[in-house]
Amino acid sequence: MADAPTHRSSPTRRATITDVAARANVSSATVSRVLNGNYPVAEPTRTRVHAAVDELGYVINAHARALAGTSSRTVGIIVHDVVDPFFAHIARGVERAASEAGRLCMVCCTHGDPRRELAFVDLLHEQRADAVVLVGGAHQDRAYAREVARRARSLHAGGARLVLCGRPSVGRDVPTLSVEYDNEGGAFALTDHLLTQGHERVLYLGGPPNLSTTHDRLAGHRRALALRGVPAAPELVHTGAFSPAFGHRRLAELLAAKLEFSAVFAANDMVAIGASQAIEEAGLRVPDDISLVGYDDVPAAATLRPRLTTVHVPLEEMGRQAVRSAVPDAESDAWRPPADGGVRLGTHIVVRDSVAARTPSPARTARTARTERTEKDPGPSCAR
Amino acid sequence: MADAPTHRSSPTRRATITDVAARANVSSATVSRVLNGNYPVAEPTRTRVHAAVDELGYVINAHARALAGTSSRTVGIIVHDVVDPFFAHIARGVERAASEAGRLCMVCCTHGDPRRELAFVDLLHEQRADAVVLVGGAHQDRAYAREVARRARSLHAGGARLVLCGRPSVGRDVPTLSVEYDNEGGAFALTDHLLTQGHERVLYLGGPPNLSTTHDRLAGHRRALALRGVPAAPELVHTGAFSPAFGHRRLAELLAAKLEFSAVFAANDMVAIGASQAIEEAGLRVPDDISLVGYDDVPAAATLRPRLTTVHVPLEEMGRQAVRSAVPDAESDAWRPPADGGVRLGTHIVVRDSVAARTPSPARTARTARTERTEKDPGPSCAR
DNA sequence: CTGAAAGCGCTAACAG
DNA sequence: CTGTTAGCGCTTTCAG
Repeated sequence: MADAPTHRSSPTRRATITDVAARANVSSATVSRVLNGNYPVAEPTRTRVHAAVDELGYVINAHARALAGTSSRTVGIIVHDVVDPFFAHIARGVERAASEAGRLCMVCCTHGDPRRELAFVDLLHEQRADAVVLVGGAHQDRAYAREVARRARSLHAGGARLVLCGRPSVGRDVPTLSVEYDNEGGAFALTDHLLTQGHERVLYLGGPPNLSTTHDRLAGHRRALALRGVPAAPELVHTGAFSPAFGHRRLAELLAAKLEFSAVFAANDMVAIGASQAIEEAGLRVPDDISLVGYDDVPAAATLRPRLTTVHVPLEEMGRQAVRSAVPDAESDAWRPPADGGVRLGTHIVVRDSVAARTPSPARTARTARTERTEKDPGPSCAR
Repeated sequence: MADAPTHRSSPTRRATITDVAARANVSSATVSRVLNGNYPVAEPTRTRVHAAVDELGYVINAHARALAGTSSRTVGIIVHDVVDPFFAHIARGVERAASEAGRLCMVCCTHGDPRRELAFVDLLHEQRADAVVLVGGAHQDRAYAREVARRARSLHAGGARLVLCGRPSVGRDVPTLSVEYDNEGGAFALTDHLLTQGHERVLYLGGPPNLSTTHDRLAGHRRALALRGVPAAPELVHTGAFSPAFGHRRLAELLAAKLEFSAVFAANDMVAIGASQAIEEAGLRVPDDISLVGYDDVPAAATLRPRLTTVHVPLEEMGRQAVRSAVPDAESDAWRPPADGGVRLGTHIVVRDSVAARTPSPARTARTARTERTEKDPGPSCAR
């Protein structure tokens, strides 16, 4: 397929700007100028320089360039896992906006370990990233928040920005930027939707305890319950990973244990996917036997059968905003960071087919009709 | 939420190694040595240096470090789209292996544009990435291949490596590394499976024309057909995007046009997802009315109902191998690149529930029974 | 074990 | 329009 890699180091020294200058009979400053195209250079000179560049196979050294002054032109993003659609969509937004701003995107995966997260912020700072975007719910812990705050100040002192994307601020006068969405409100709306359909025993499933996202969603859920006078039932709250595996395993256990509930509020769509499988395997049906809702509205939510009712979160847009609020645009030097450093994006509930009105006794009437159902999104609050 | 960003540049100059040296009453060389921990330094000295680092909030400059000699400790990865699971899983493998090798991962998205791809290889070269991994099928074009070859040589001359991941070599003596899997063979096996079940009119759906992946999968498909003496039917081949949207739209059109076929070979699982939706919307059922297969075996393939028969490709492992074959391990300096620069990983067909034996007349017998089917993976060649 | 000094390759004034 | 000249912040011989 290819050469056996015999040499590790290049046989012949890599060409530098000086070499190019010599070959083109100009100074290195001139070469720099034609390469950066930000300064007038005579056409013939320019041509000679380009020729020299090609002949020598010269490739500029971004490190030398960064060292000498101009920024590194990179942004960093720290996520739990690039495969998880929640993070993947945000990462896509970050990458695109970075690209549009003429920047490269460095991605780091923590697998949910707060220590790794902090280490990556440091690493990205060392790389002199113009902005580092911390994505997803935060580990809830004073000491940890203090560490994040310290790094935010350090980054800020160096002219870079720490952007909190989908997690709360770490303190009033900590110099961070933030892109948020409403976890509490979405969970409230979703729970209320369930209650409206007659579900009072709803199982809350998944979401790592001690994560801000879980905390907020659960808070919204509980507020809705309280508002309708439904008593809190601790046995109906089962936090855990944000994964299909957790949703599947735990729900299977609960079903086997005959826990009583008529609806499942999965902490996110991934958990809902696992839950739906457990329900199916138990010989039950969604939504006839059990209603199911998720959160995030990732594409898989619409692929699931029945299609999942969930809360739409503008993931990609969050990623975009994260970098746009932190770095100047490529062209227009006109750049307006949000006045207070914070952007808050809207969410809304998306009603699909996974929730049915609860009937006192488990009637199975709708079952045959469902096969022929229309594929249009029903209801007024629909999106997609 | 945060301070209004009043200053762009730091109020006070960022601390450098010299500042730390001064504060600790040592030379900058000593600071460098304790920071890198690769040289004996007296304990008291080391302590003083660390104290100075903390007091000054010193953060090492990775660019200066890279410039001064040691490698940049980064690898680059170029994909079409981070959200597409095919790429996301490979990216995860790359990120993990890079992390394990003590390197940062820079990701670039091309959206399938070969020009952007080449531009990103250059960009990553400028960043002095130790390795750049080009992921996914290649645009089939002589001139393009030449450009890739040129960059491979350039990278190699600088001591870096270009890794081709899931695409063919660009020439015999071009210094690339490669991680491949068998597109042709998988497609052959899958088509053969369909033929065995009695499907002779199979619709091949999706995959950008002019992409090596499409070319290879289609070749395998055709070889299987030919081997069984099934005549090629041009009207049954519909290439297009690797997306659910394409699968959905095109299949809906074909169904509406009454094109005749009993099975669909979707060029990848994403196309299969869209296809399955079109089939459902047409009031037909998989696999009773139409059998369906995909390719890649991304998690969504197992979530789809009925669960999708597909070809398993070791995506994450490919990403891992890509970087492992290109860069030395973090610890062990013992590093063995593949002798010939090439790694080839195995694939296998995963039989699930989306293919049924073709019966002369469209009998609907199995329909009611299917509701109660077991969830275990059937068949001997199953994985997962 | 520690210091001095010479760059790494580029950009950015400042002069011509 | 182009050349000269300093560094940018770090690593790394080479001497103590």
